[in-house]
Amino acid sequence: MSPRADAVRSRERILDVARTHDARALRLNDIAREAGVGIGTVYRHFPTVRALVEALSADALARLVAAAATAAQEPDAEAALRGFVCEAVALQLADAGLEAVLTDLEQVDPAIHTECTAARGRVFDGYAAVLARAQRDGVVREDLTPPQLQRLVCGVEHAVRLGSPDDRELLLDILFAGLRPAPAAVAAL
Amino acid sequence: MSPRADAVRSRERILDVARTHDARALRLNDIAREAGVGIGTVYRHFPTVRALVEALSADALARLVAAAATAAQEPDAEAALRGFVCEAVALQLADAGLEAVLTDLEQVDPAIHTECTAARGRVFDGYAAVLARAQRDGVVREDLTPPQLQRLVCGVEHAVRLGSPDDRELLLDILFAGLRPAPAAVAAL
Amino acid sequence: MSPRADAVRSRERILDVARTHDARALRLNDIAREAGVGIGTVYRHFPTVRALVEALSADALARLVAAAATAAQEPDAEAALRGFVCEAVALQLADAGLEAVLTDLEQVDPAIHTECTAARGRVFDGYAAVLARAQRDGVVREDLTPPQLQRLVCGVEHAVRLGSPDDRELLLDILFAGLRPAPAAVAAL
Amino acid sequence: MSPRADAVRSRERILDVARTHDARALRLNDIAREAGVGIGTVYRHFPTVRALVEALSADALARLVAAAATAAQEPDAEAALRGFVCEAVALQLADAGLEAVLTDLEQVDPAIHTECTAARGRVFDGYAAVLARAQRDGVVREDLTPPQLQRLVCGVEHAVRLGSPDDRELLLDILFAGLRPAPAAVAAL
DNA sequence: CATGAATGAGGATTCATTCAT
DNA sequence: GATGAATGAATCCTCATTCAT
Repeated sequence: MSPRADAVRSRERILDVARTHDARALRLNDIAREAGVGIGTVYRHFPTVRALVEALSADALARLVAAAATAAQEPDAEAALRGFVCEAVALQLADAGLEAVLTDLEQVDPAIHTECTAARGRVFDGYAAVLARAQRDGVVREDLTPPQLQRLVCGVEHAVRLGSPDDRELLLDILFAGLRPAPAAVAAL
Repeated sequence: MSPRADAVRSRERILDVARTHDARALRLNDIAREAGVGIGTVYRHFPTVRALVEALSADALARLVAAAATAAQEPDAEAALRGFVCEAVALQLADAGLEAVLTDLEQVDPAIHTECTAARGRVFDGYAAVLARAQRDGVVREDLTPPQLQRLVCGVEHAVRLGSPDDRELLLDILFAGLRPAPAAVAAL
Repeated sequence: MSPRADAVRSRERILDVARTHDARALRLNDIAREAGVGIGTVYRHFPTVRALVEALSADALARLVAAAATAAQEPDAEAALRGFVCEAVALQLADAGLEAVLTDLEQVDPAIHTECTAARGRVFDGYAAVLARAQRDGVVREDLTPPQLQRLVCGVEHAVRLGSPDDRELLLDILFAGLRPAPAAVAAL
Repeated sequence: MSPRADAVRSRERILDVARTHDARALRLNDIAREAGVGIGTVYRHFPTVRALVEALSADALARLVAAAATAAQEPDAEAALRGFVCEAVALQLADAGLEAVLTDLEQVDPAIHTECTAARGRVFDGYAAVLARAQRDGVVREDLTPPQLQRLVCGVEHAVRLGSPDDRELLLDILFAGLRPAPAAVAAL
């Protein structure tokens, strides 16, 4: 069981190098060369590019799952929603591959259940949970589904990415303001 | 001056074929083959992929410029903003290359002024105009710049693209709600 | 006969533009574009690249023919040789295509006699004449043929071209020194 | 470490095939096809055409370096010069790419030091050494620099290449005669 | 005659993937 | 397991040449 040492080191080196590249344009050969391992080794650890992308995002994905758990603990529904969504945007901005891991399911074999699949499910559930609570509390408009919220997070990520990271706070603020029930409802109070 | 007939037909055929491809992954050779023209013909008409993308989006871009003009005519500032932003999202969704034409300036030679450059400038100005009016009228938060608004439009486009076209209306509604001045200001009334 | 005016102007423009290019790497399309004429026009005037190269070198070639005539007039055989060879090197350095016109006969149809063919012949004769006189006078070694002398001129051109134009004089001096009859012959006097 | 067998064989096959082509007009695709290897294999071994040219000339270049060493051993300065220059011309004639390897430094990254760079330097030094000794002994004119001598060798190569290999001896003889100090100096003795 | 659109073979280069060692 | 050589399809792009107008 000790011969694993090389393998672990190779894997780490590959991931370290890959992190210095654009997660949306990974060239396996380049990564192998820069990591000082054979291309075959890269394929052994990551049979597909997708597998590598998922591995790269594993950490960020785990944090997102954790954020969902944290949000579930938060007593205030609105705070829970904000905390979770903010964290999601932050993580997706920090990890360019995370969005694909969460939303691009085309290259995922539905027959295979990986840790990633499970985590993705928990993130989905996290969105559903924080949204449902917020809607129950009347702080978020009723006509919004969890997948739509998740895509809005991707939209904010995209908008920030097109401009400057400094835009993040403002755009999130706009998103949260936009999520509130329609003014008509407010006026009705 | 009549020998242009062939050229025009070739150009149209190329554009027609290109329209059936993903504007963000154009393969010149495939397009040439499918269009039944030589690869050289494609290059004659469109020296770079960017040139082809711009040609493909020319119509949508022109409509966006027109929308800016229409918005300028609209007496109500909020209606002007909504009309322009809705049209922008609709056009960008209908034309997958339009976002790149508007935001990806890296592959644009700043020394060369094309019709596209001018149109892009007018769209920028359109955003600035509708936003300024809306802010002056107090219907949109002060702390938002025209480029940020434009990127928000791209964010909505992205979110809709990740899901279903049916999401468009809802997400736009959320965007507009989010653009309003902070509730604090409303409360202050 | 006046409709020739356009043709003459086109021809001149093409030649003018071509002169700004490397005579050993002419791109017809580029030249046509830069000259503001259609590529077809270039082909009408110069059916082959070789034809264009010959046209470009026509002037230099004529001067070389003239130099041969001048040399024939020169009473002193050694002066005649030096004058002619110096001029040949100078002209070939100034006109990068001249060497090919003189030495690369592969792309010349032997059945067609052009002005260029005739001029080339006169240059050959010029070499033969100056060399024979110099040899008769004993100022150049006997064992050297006219074609060899002509190729030596190309060799000097090549050596100068690899370095600096400033080398020309020195290298020619070395050539002339080398052409003299072997020292043994001198010692025999 | 044995899997190198295939690689070595491929490399050899590529070089063997390339040797049958004009070293100044190598088509990588043709070579790959003729060698029966994939085009990628050619690129793996020779990332650039220049790299292939250098590999093709490696042997000749090594011999030239050896000739420089031999010349350094030769007690007689004139014999040393003649031996080295004759060998240089012979090697450059036998290997059409050698001249480019020695003189065309444009496509060489000055930051990268290869074996070829080193060898080229030793050849330069060889020219400098044999020339200096010959000049010190008064058998070669003082006003000639090592680079000029090297270019004269290229000039002779060029002249021979334009005609027949049989010209080599005569042209070299003329070169050596031309290198001697001016007759005036001789007369002064 | 002039034009320039169209052609398409040709050559360079990249990169995901396989497979022998 | 690890390696990295080999593969070759794919793509880009150029340019000499033809031909319809």
